[in-house]
Amino acid sequence: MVRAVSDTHGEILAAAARQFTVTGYRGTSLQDIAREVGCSKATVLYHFANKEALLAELMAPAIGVLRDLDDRLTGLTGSAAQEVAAQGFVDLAVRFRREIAVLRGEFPELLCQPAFAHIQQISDRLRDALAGHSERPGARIAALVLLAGISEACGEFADIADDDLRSALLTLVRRAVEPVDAALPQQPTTEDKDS
Amino acid sequence: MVRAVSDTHGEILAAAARQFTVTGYRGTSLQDIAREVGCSKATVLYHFANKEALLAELMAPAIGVLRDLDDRLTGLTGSAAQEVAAQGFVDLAVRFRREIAVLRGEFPELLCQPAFAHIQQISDRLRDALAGHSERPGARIAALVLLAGISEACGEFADIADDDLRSALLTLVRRAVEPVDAALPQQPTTEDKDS
DNA sequence: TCAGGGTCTGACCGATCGGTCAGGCATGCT
DNA sequence: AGCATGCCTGACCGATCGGTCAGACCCTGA
Repeated sequence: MVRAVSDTHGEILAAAARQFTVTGYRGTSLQDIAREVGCSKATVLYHFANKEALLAELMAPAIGVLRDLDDRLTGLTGSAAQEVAAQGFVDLAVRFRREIAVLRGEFPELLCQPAFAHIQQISDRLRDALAGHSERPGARIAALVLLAGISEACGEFADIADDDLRSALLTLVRRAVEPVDAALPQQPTTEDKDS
Repeated sequence: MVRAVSDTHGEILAAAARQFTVTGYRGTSLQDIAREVGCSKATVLYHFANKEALLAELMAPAIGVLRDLDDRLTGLTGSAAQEVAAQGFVDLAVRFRREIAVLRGEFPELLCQPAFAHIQQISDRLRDALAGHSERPGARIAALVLLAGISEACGEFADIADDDLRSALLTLVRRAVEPVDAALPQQPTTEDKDS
C-alpha cells in the first residue's frame, strides 16, 4: 500500500546531500541534518545505522556508475582508453556533481573506511587510463590534474546545464590530455617506453 | 643572543604542517600536534594564540606570494593576463605544494574566517585572469578546473623535482587554456552553442 | 478490544574537541 | 638572596560529536 504519508528516510537523505555539499561530510553533524528535516537526531539514526551508512546510501548510484566505467576500461590501451575515460568520467562528473562535491577534501579519510575502500583503486585505474597508460610524468600529471580539477570544480557550476557543461569539459580534457599515439613522431624522449 | 637551544615554536609549526597535509586542518587536533612534538597541548597554545593562528602563520609565506601575483595581474588583459596568471600560479603551486594541500577541502569554511577572507577574492581574480577575462563558459570552466586541479594535485607529487613539475604543469596549462586572442576580439559568434 | 510492529523522541553516554588557568621550574639580573 | 621572566604542564572547562536506549505514540489486523 502507498505509505508515502511521510518519507522521512528520503527527506533525511536529501537534507544530508544538501548539507554535505555545503559543509562537507565531517563538517555536517547529525544534529544539523535532523534540524533541517525537522526531526530529532535519534530519528536520523533510526533510519540509518550510522553516519557512514547515510553517506554510503547517498553515494551508491554514483559509485555504481563509476564501477561500470571501470569495467568498460578493462583491456583498453592508448588513445582508446583515454577517450573512454574522458567521456565516461566527464559524464559521471556532470551527472553526479553534487555527490562528487560531497567527497571534496575528505577522500583520504573516507577511503580508509571499508565501504569506500575500492574507490581509490578505481580512480587510480581511471587516472592511468586517462594518461593512456603512459609512464611519462607529463601524462600522469595532466591526468591527475584533470580528474581532480573536474571533481573539484563541477560542483561550482550548478547554474550550467548538463549538456553545456559536459561538452565544455570534454573539449577541455581532449585538449589538455597528452596524446599518447600522436606523440610518437613528435620527438624521441629520453626514455623510450612502448605501450 | 642566540637562543636556539630548543625551537619549540618551529617544531610545532613543522609538525602542524606535516599533519595538516595528511589529515587536513579540521582533521588534525592540537593534541595530535603536541604528541608529535613531544610536548603538551597547553604548550602548543602557549606558542600560538589558537588553532587558527597556527594555520595563519603556516600559510603566511604562500599568501604573501599569492598577493604579489595578484598585484602583478592588475591591469593585464587577454593573453598577457593568461600567461602571467599561468606562470605565477604554477610557480606558486609548486613552491608551496604542501601549504596549498593543507587547504584541500577546507576552503569554504576557512575562507569565512577573517584571517583568510581576502583569499577568495584573489583566487577569483586569478581565475578570471587565467580565463583571459573572457566571459565564455568554456574559458571560465577551463580556468577553474585548472586552478582547482593543480591545487589538488600538486600535493601528490612529492617525489617530483620542482623544476620538472613546474614545466609539466606550465605546458599543461598553456595547452588547456582557451586562447583568447586567437579567437580574435568580438567575433560575431556565428555559432556559439553549436559544436 | 487488544496485541504488535513501525516510527519517533528525550534523556543520556563516553569521547574528543579547542581553550583556560594556576602554578612549577629553570635561568638571569639586581 | 630575592625577584622577574620565559617556558612549560596537568587539571580542568564547556561545547559538541556520534551513538544508545527505554518508552511514547500511532496505525492496523485479529
